[in-house]
Amino acid sequence: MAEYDPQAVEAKWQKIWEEQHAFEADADPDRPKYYSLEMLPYPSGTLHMGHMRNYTIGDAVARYRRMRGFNVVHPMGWDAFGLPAENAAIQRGIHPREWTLGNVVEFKRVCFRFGFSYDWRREIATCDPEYYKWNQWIFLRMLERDLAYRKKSRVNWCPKCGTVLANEQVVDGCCWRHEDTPVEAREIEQWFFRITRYADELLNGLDVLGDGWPERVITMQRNWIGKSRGARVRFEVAGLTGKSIEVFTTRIDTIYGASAIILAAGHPLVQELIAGSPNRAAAEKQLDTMKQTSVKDEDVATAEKVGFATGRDAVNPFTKEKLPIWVGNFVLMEYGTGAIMAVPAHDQRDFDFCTKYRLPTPIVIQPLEGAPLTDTALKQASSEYGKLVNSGPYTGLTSEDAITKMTADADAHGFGKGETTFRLRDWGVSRQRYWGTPIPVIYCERDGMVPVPDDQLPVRLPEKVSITGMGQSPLANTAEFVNIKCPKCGGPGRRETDTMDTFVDSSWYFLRYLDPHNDKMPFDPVAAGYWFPVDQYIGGITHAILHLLYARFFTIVLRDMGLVSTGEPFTRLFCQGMVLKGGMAMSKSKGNVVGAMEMADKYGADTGRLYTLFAAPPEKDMEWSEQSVEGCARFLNRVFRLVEHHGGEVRQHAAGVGDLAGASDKEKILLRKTHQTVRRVTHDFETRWHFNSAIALLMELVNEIHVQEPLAEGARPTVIKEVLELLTLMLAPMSPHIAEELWEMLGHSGGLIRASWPQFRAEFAAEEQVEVVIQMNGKIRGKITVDVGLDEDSLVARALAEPRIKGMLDGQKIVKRIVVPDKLVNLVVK
RNA sequence: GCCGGAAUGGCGGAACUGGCAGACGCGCGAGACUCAAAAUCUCGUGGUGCUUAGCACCGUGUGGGUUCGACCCCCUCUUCCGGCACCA
Repeated sequence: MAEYDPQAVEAKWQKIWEEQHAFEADADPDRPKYYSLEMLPYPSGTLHMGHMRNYTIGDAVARYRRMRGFNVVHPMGWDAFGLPAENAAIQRGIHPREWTLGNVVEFKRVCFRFGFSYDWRREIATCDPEYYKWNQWIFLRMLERDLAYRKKSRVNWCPKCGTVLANEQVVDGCCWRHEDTPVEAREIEQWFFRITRYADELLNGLDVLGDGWPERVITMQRNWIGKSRGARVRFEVAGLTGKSIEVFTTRIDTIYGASAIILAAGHPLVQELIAGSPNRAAAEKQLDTMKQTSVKDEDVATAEKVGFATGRDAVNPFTKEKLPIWVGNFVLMEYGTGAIMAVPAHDQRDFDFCTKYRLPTPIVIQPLEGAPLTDTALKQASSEYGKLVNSGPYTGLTSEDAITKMTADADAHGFGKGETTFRLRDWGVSRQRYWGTPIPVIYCERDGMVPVPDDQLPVRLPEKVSITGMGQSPLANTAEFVNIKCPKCGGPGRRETDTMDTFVDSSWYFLRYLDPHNDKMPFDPVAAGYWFPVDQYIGGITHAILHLLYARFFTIVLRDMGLVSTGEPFTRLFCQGMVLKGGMAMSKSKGNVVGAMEMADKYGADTGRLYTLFAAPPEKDMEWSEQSVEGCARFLNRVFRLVEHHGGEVRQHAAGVGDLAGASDKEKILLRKTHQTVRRVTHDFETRWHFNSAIALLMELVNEIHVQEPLAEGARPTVIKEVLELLTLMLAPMSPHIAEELWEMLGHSGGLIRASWPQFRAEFAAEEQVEVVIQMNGKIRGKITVDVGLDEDSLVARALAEPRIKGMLDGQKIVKRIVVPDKLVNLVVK
């Protein structure tokens, strides 16, 4: 008898799939299409099972959809630009390209070893000039549409390295290579994409995605875009005629409680306000200190609030009272107007700041219910809506009414108006680094900024550069790259030396897959039109905001250019959890990885895949357990032996029986369990991709078959064959190699890859009897077995007839009865 | 700090729409097979108590609430995880 040898079985079928071009898919308008996609991986060094989870889930999805009759496109490629390749270059002296492409070779080898069903003809790498050429092309179209522009913006700067640092390179506010050197904020001119133009559309689109996207991702995106309605209010600066400060507030109803105006350090008026101050020197020093911080939002938000008074006052347009103007580190230039009115009693951040600097905290809103607030007892801000007090003519109004009325009054008097703002900021795409797409513009002394003409694309990265991580960016140091004739006048020009954020690469790659070799356009709208949009997108929850928002933005822009017909790229989104070991995410740096190749060599790819899907529902984090892997290997062995044992006797028979007439009890039990399994597994796949419970159901089915052994006594070969075939088919999306082998053992020669998903038959799955629970006051007091579909009255009668229930009811009165047919009877007694 | 999640036996997890908590797997215990081992197979396995063929009570992070009935809904708190715009 043959043993199950995963290595041999897997190599055999991988070769056959390759020879048959089994996963290559071409547009076919006569067939329903399905675009199954996993998030573009960054090809880092060692591949571990944490990486494999995403692709295992995606492959099961793709294989299942193929079995359901869809024309499935399932591509794979590489997010090949980025910081780690430059770090490798610095540390090991390897060129980033060499390091990256080496990783790609290894990554692909693992993909083959795991039997992932990719159409490799569509493979792309973002560092390939044939790919990034189209990044540049899209950038130029953005420029034409005023969607790309330059402005000054803050970056992290390490004075010792003399270079810009990524947020990741800032550790505890200091440079990662100089742990004693605090990072400074520096302003430099950078390129931005005007994503805010589409803020409303990106927000509204979320409503449409509600069916196919996880609720939490929709919520996070909605909060990220952060639409808020409020008012812009102008405060005159006392003693500086014609100068005023505008603030944005969502709580104009609290304006009588304002005790200061606070500006961001970068606010354009700051210098003018401190100009005449006797404390000017001290103020300048404070401003410098505020610059000694990283530009990470997280660092800004957790930093202790500090500030200083400018010495000037602003006039509250409602009360005509003077309010001191301060500068505070917690006010962001990027949001609203870069200035706020501080209402300490009703905003926690204002409260923290004002109590620290002993500014008054007047109460102007009282809660609608509960104890009223008192000045002396105020321990924290109360930001709830309520009723206005001490607010002049508005006293007595509710917050809602006051917001409407005060906004209208501000408008009527000309010092304010209603306004909607977004938290969303424009997307900074400039990077002062080598390993990325060069931004295709040239600066000419005469003509200024000149776009590189389309026919000169791609602007290629120079090969010979020195990458040190110190000083200005490698491209800026490469004279042959920088010095270029102006395309307009032919005079001396300088190339832009910034490269693009790698998020640009991953914002449209899913379209390039659909027409990967086009050298005239990023993709042909007709070729892409058949497959687009992506039907199922799968990736980590870590990408819930940035990548998914940028990809949606790009798709809207491409739609407006007429290249695609929809603005939403991903109809359905699935976010898988992380793989943990020892409670931490698997990562090489933490030394807790389980290597993908090691896994395949020791247990086989099918076992690795099965375990990855079995250990937890795919959207949750899973803890890796080597012992549980053994359990999955045992299960596959068990199935193999089962089919091996019966294969010979059933292979020449056709599977299935027409109906249950004449079926033995054993046959009925087997067919019932099998078809119930088909129904439930199909349901798990269709609704939420719960492979873990689907696998548990297959295990139950195998257990049931074992209970019914020996099958030769009491079950016809056609029935046995049907049971084993359906089991094999259901296993195929998850452990495809062994499924192919079993399919062959059952007498098929065509290859399971072309087989259909099994059809569930209700008449086979139907139960004849069910167990119904009898409760008294919600506690279980007995169980009865009854025919399916028994009516309520009969159920109660049966329950009352139970001797045990009868005894317990003695002397008590039934006040209510609740009946759930086929499930339970609950008697409420007194 | 802000936004979003999660918490169920010794472990991973199951429980569809508010209706038998612990499916399935791991681990552990007992047994069969074997000279022996591995593999395989069978049985048992949340806790406590008792008058132990069974029965009762407790039990889904904390404390409260709604309900005939709550892992599930509402409020509170705790801990852990993800994101925070230059990691990808």
